[in-house]
Amino acid sequence: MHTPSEIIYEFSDSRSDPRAPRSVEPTREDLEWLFAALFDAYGPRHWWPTVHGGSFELVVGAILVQNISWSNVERALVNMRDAGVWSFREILDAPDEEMHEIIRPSGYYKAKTRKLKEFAEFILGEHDGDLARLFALPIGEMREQLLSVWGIGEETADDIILYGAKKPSFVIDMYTRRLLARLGWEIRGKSYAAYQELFHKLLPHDPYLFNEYHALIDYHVARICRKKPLCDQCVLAEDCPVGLGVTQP
DNA sequence: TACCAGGTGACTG
DNA sequence: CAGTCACATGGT
Repeated sequence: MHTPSEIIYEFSDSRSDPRAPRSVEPTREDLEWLFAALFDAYGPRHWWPTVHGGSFELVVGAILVQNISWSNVERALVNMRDAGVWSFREILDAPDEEMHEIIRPSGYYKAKTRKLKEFAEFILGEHDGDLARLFALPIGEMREQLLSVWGIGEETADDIILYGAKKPSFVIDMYTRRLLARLGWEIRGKSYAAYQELFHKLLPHDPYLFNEYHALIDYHVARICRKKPLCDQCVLAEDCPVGLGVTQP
């Protein structure tokens, strides 16, 4: 499943000059260089993280992790399993007050209770409660259906498509945006679609590549390219304008 | 202590 | 389209 980049992809090791004027859109070589550098440094990430495993947990976890740390989500997932709420039918049947207590550690527990129930209604009503039926749809149709569910935005939809259905829809999050900005790469437009189109335009649509690429970005940014970046520990520092002191974080 | 964390929807200019 | 705010817990 996870193979070193140099075996599957003949990625370039050249890229635009990190000292060049800013506001430069990344090239194919830039994106290939970034992936190779992160993969060589960290190796495969084996995402998505799981507590018990399975597609049900993947979807629930993707919703619960919205703007919260995964460690908080783990508690909520354990609570759900312990409480015997471990299917979309059981989510729908559980009283709101009970769901609130069960998922409280994941934060925003009232909003997320509604989100879980909205998704449960969707999958039970439209796909007979079977995630495999949703995952069998073409990417465009699957994404459209997911986005129609209240509480499922673009990142959560792509998490489900990429890590659940294992189809190539590149995941963009705040970490992706921060890293690209720090590297001095400017994207036309600030929308999610603008960022995603960049990766889709320049990289092969391989679910394993997209899986590892996003996972590597998040691993690296969470640990090194934080709000206060740890450039002295960063494997990209010599090729990054922030690491070189050319620009401010 | 105050800030931060793998977003989304509602609302505004 | 782009900016702002509410939503809420647990770790550092």
